[in-house]
Amino acid sequence: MLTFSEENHIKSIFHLSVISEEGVSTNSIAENLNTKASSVTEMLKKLSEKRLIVYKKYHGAQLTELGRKTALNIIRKHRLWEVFLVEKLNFKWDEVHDIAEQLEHIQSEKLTNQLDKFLDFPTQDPHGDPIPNPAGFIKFTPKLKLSDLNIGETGKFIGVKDSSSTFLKYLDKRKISLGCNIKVLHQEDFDQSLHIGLDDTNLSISIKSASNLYITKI
Amino acid sequence: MLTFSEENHIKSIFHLSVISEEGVSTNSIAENLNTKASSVTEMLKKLSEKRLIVYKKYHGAQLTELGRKTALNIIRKHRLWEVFLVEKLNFKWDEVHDIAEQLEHIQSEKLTNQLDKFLDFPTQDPHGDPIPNPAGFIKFTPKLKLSDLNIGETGKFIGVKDSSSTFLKYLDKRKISLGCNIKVLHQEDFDQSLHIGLDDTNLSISIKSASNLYITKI
DNA sequence: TAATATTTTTAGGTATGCCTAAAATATTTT
DNA sequence: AAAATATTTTAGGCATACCTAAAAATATTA
Repeated sequence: MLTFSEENHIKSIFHLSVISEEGVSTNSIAENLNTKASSVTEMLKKLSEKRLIVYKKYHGAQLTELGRKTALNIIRKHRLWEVFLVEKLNFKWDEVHDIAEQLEHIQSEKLTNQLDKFLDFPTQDPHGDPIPNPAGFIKFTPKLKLSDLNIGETGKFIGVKDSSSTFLKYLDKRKISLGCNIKVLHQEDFDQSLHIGLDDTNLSISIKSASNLYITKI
Repeated sequence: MLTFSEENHIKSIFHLSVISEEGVSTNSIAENLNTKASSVTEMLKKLSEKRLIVYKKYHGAQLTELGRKTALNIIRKHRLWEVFLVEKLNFKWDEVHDIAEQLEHIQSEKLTNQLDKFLDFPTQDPHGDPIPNPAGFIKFTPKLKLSDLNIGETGKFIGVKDSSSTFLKYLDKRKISLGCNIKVLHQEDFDQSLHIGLDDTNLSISIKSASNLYITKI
């Protein structure tokens, strides 16, 4: 049985591991969890004793197989609850994160599996991230960008890569809002810009913008 | 924002208040929460400072109006989650308590209210206990016990007094399930045990069990 | 009511999980 | 490679929430 804090550290190490295969640095975990490096050091020692990570002083942490399974179980719960909140309780996809952060710590294997069944075994959460199976297997599907779609295909806008305020304002002005469906109508030859269909309007966006929009195929 | 421990103490005081109108004793809270009297004393001081209870040294605790509202909100969440677990996730009514104990601490008013709506505004949990409304109003219907019935009378089984898993399993085995009708056929003189009619079967239960079953007269 | 028993509080200790500041180690720059 | 910089760990503190044991207050009973 792990504490909330232990679970959060494991989850953080997992997410930070995806980027670099090297040991995850103390500072990066601290920043990720809004805590201090010294607190993280203490925790790394404890997690190491519990065989959840391999930790060498001054050289960061790496999950063991047990740690990885633990992380994936927490992530599985987090994402299943997000699906529940959006699909059953009518939450918007941008409202669910904080609640799922709480729900992911509920301990009951049966609950998780019954929830999975109730939701009809979803494979993705509302942000397009894959949901691990009960055994801790996860299918990493590289996130699709709008620019990856073929002409005629439709995607649901689930996130942005670069979230600079300039870009978000650009989206706002064009009424491209999270969750909306975007159909790729045509691509200009000379600059690769895309003509897209959005609800009842059509508009044109640059290839640069299109590769900044994460989508799931519909 | 209260800690889990603070919430558990408030809830405990609420439940113990139903029995006696007097201040709830330190020892009874300790016993109820499986902790020690000295720990409870500390907590009572803190809850008193937070204006959730009125506490006089050596004379127990009483909830303030704020404390009562707080308790009822926790109980509302607990009971709504129990309904969810039984009705949507196919849990048995004797399996839900421990999970609901965890879920009752999740903080999100919107979540609670959306869950309420999703469940179609249930008025009772799977044990027959009333579910408080969002404003903290609860409809206490005085609970008759099966042992209160006279010979020949029939009652509808609406809940249990002692909801230990042992007792709930006992009921399950005897096919005594929530909502069923029970007729009191005869009472033995030597041990007060009751012969009861249940659907198409007859069986005998001890007076102790009978006074553990809440019913409404039919 | 005085003696006894019970309950409650206080005093002092432990583990967790956070913090700041200083020391130790690693990395980068010159 | 030595100096400067950045990162990480250690040392020592603080709050929460638990504990045991002793002291204080209340309740019971002879």
